[in-house]
This record gives sequence, C-alpha cells and structure tokens, in this order.
Amino acid sequence: MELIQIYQCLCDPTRLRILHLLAQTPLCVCHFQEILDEPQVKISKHLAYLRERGMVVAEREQNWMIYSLPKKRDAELTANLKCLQDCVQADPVFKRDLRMLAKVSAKSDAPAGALVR
Amino acid sequence: MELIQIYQCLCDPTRLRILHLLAQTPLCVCHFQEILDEPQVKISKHLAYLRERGMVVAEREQNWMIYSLPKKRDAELTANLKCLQDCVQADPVFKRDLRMLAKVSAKSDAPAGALVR
DNA sequence: AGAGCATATACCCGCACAGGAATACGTCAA
DNA sequence: TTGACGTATTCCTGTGCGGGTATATGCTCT
Repeated sequence: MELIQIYQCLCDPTRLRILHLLAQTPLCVCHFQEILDEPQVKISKHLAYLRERGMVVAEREQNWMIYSLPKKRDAELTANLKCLQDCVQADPVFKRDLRMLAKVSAKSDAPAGALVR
Repeated sequence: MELIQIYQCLCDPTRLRILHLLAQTPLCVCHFQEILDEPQVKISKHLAYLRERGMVVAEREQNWMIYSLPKKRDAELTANLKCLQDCVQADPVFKRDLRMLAKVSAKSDAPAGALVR
C-alpha cells in the first residue's frame, strides 16, 4: 500500500511547500533555503525523505543538486499532487512561496537545470 | 494550515480503510472490528484520532457509537476524500473491505443509524 | 594541495504516535 | 442492582520523525 507513503510525505508543512514549489519548476537546495527561509539541514533532510520515497528525483549539476518531480509518476502521485495544488490556491503561505519563487527566478543566478519554465 | 491535519489523518493504513468505508455509509465500531479484522482498542483509538481532528463525527445510539463523515465538509476534505476514492479503486485491500462491508450489511443486525444506504 | 561553496550525513534530544493489556464508562435489560 | 454488551480511556513500550549542531562529502577554481 504505497499510497500511505505519499500521504506520509504530505503530512509535514515544509514538505508540502517543497512539493508545491517543485510542481512549478525544478529547484536546487539553495533556492528552497531562500524561498522557504529555513536552514539548510532542514531542507536537505526533507528532500532526502522525499527522495527515499520516490516523490522527488535529484540530479547533480556541478556544485548543485537539482531536485524535481519524477517524470514518470504513477496515478496516485499525480492525483495527489493535483489535489494539493487545488487545496493550496488560497493559502497565504503557499501564495507567498510563489511570489518568492518569482523573485528568485528573476535573479537568475541559478544552475541551468533549475528554474526552467 | 489545516490541510496538514488531513494528511496526518490519511497517513495510517487503518485510518485510510476507516475513511474509505465511511465514504460509503455510517458505521459503528463493531462493524469496523469485523470488516477490518482488527482489535477493538485499535479501531477505537484511530476513530478518536479522527474525531479530534474533525475528520469524522460520532453519535451515540443506545449502546452503539455511530461514526460518519461530517455533513459539512470544507473543500480540502472533500477534495482529498474524492482523491482517496480514486486512488483506491484497484487496491485489493480496499476492495476486500467493500466486500466485507456488503456482507456485514446483509446480516443487518445493525443499529438503525448505521448502514444507511 | 588547498580553499570555498553547495549539499549531505551523524549524532543528539524531545515528542507524538502505533499498538497491546487492563480497566473504566455508558446504556440497557432483567 | 447486577450483569452484559459496546465502546473509551489509561498506562505502558517501542519506534519514527522533526529539529538542531557539528562534521563530512563532493565539486570547482586557484
């Protein structure tokens, strides 16, 4: 019953914010640090948690690790990510994250693989 | 951020099965015991967990406690319950639960408030 | 080789929760 | 009132996770 794993990934606020951002674009760890305003350890550990459960994939690009949603997603993951997007529309925290993403994206001192639009 | 609470409720297999069943019909604790084949304590504690977080409501009918989904559900809960239903269609455990529900329902030694169709 | 950057891991603590055993509570019937 | 039944709660144990500090790893440039 791997649906459980999906819900386990979704039941932490930081991970929710991470997944919400990844639904927009691939990002590297330092982007998350800046957008979420959380310490590096915290981000990194939540990403490891998500990676171990196949919710995100990571790819190294020089110094940076680019995280993204897996290209091949099974139905459960797809459905739940969509549901998350729907639920989150009005929430100030998530809206703020999107604004911060735009700001970071504008600076564009990013590795080539991240922040693709 | 109460979305989190929803996901926290969904991240246990027993609770998933309970909610899936309640999406069909109100049920009392002894029904869950029989359908899920789990001890009374376990069922009761998971129901308490769900109740504290507003995912289910309980109503006493003589000796029995009838559990059901709240009539008034906010958008997040509705969306996620629907998503759960979709994700669960093919899963053998959940399909088996539905068959057991039908069986229990057929016996119909149930309190009037539960097993309404 | 060394420094500097980006990221990951190890170790620690505290807490919440899953699960079981035993017991308490609420309701009804005799 | 007593007993039976359905359900809830208390107490206990083990485990997993969130968070922080410190340190390790990997890559790049000099």
